[in-house]
Amino acid sequence: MKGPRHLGELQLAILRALWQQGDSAVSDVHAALRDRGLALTTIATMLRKMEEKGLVAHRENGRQFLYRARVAPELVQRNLVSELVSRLFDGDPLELVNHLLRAGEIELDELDALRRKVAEAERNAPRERP
Amino acid sequence: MKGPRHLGELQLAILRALWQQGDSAVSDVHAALRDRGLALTTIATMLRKMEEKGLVAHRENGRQFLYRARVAPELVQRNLVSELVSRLFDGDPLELVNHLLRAGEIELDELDALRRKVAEAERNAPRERP
DNA sequence: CCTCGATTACTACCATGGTAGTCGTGATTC
DNA sequence: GAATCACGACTACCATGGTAGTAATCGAGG
Repeated sequence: MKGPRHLGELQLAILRALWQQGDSAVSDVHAALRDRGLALTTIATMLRKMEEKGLVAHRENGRQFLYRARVAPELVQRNLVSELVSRLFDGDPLELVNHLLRAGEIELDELDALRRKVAEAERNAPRERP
Repeated sequence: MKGPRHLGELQLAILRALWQQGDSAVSDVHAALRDRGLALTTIATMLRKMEEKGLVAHRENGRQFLYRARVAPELVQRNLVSELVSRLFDGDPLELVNHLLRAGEIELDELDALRRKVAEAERNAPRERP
């Protein structure tokens, strides 16, 4: 289960569309990204390239190709975040949270609420330890 | 005060070296990144390109060029993190923290300790409001 | 049948980050 | 003062992400 290391901007946007919408025709993805004003063929090409890399897969439905993501959002998030953390915060994830606080992106009470929520969830479904 | 949007991998590493070491000759930066096995000229070229973009500046010291970063680490962090958050977590920074917890990158008690520490610091030096 | 419209495949192209080779210049040393 | 060395500048080059034009295919409607 290797992680995709160098996702481009557009590729990530396409993955997000697929995650959100499930199986999608090229035109569906194109519609989801219409704010970018890209040609339909651009999306099609990108999907084909991404299939070569194993990021997506397709099945045929009549004339259409229905694409789906082959990588889980959690996996992509894990890779991208940990890459950012190592590049920017010396590999210390806590420093990232610290940054968010100091930059005013999150507030103490929000953090507190989240902390409580997660603690609650953990109590109900305890993590298995490897 | 614009933020550099698309920092490459090497450029960020160079910036980190400059932040850490202060004014540095090309050879200093090269030494700091020796694990990558790059040529000295690669570093020199990169620094020149980065100077064109306003990321670094240099002054002459005898024969040497001493480079320094012209962008603050906080600014770069803010841009890169907020870009990641918008790309990956729908612009919600709290979702990022949530991810860190679920992925086991940080632990609840670490978060708690940090929360306390920041609250303490805030008490001593309250935030100015814009 | 034959044409039209929708759809994807193929392919050429561009911009950019990154890499390194070669050159000029000035200092050092004998 | 000539040979050598250290250093950065300049430049050519490559790989890759992204962009879009053109061609091929196939169903539908007459």
